[in-house]
Amino acid sequence: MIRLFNTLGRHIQDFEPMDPNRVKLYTCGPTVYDFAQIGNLRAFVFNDTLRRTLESAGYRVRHVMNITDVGHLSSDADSGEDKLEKGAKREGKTVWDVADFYIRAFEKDTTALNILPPNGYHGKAEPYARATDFINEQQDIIGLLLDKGFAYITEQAIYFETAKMSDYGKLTGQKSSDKEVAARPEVVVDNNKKSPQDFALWFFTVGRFASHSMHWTSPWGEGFPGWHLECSAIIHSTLKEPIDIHTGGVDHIGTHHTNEIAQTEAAFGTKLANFWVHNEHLLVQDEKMSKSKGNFFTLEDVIKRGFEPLALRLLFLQSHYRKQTNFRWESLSAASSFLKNLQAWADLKFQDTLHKNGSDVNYGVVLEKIKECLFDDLNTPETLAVLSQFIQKTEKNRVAKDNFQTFLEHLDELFGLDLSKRADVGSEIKSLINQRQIARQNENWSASDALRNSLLHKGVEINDTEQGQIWRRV
RNA sequence: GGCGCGUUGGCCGAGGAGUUAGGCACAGGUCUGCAAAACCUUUUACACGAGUGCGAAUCUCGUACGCGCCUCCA
Repeated sequence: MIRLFNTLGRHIQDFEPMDPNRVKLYTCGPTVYDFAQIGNLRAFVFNDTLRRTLESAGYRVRHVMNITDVGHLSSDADSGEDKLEKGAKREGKTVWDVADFYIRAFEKDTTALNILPPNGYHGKAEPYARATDFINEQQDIIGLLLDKGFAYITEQAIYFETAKMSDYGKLTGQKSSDKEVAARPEVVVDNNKKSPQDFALWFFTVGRFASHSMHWTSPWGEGFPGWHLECSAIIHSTLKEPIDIHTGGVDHIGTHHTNEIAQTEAAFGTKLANFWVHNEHLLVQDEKMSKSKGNFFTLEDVIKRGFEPLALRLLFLQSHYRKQTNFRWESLSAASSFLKNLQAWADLKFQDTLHKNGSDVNYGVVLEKIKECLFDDLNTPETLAVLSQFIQKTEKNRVAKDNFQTFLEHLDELFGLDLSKRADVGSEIKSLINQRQIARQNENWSASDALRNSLLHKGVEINDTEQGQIWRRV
């Protein structure tokens, strides 16, 4: 039984999908106006772990993720541009080019981190659902909401009337009357709104949005969709509400997800999602890492500093998804060493000398333990502790090759660390290793040391053990 | 103002009333032709104050500090 912390109700609950074999999973994807920063990537590693955990429990997971390629306003109060417009201006491209470019960049980053692509919907060029490919569906929802009296039209926009939903805001637990109006200074107030919490479903290309370059015709006038509608529309036309699990960052709880719930439940009269699972943020110097603060690092920065992308993945797995984590290069470096040690352990599969007494090791028990930890609200740090303890305990009596490789494959299914996919050293290295073995047998220490040095220069460290030489890449 | 999450050793981080987290780093030792690896050992912990318990890092209350959200965000 998988247990997950459900933001709706704020406690850990047993997870059971509506269909006992299938899970409908939806993830709020990125806004593609810039490179993903590693805090964003932490969110997607968390989603990936959730997906892998569900699959390991035997569920067939249908996973859909959107891409926001329109309509989120920037924080520049005077410019009135959205983030894509801003990115386009900065780079001298069209908004469409900007979106394309950063979608490709996002795919590259997530591939490098072994994040499985969503499998529940495939757009024209990527496995994500672009908001701009669902304009009609978004308009359909607006039509429904107008018909049912949940929306009203002003000169600037069509708004959702939050007062019409008796349980509006149930995800936050905060009373509407307690909310601070325009908590951020850059929030633009439209005096034609009935309530400050009413949110836009459709903006007309008038006033500050007159020159907005992404716009579509609609029965109510030329314009573009509001900030929250895309997810409701995409879920409706792909997975169909109600879904089992909806994920996203904690920053979405109060506004984006609250409004998604309101729209969907008002338009279709159906619950949107049974479970809401939110990840906490990555911090830098005790502040949230974010694009708008400019205090962020990208995967490119990580690679430039000489780290493997998977070291970052391992770092994320070492902390719990619901806890803020302070990013430090020092801790990435620690994770990188940890990964290298795991890789060296995995590389033992190419080295017969240590494989003896294999039948003593019960990989199944370890895997079950690891799964138990994952099923307990994705306790990835605990899984790694279990694995580390296991490795230490079995150091002296490693196992028969075939079982070992299968075990590594199972670990990769859960962790995505590519431990089962490692290549053997080349014939040149092997030859040097053999020569050194002969030199040692002949007690020719100077030749032996020279060969060890030579191998080290080629990136292979040799250690002498009771069972003979073992190598590891450095 | 409201809502939410935190404060664990040199760094990162689990756990969560009595018994080892784990990773990385550091020191000493064993082993070794020399190294290294491995193994063993040791040292630095649970923000502060009060309360409830036989017993509290773990529960309760309070205080301090930090982070996030309240129409940009993962």
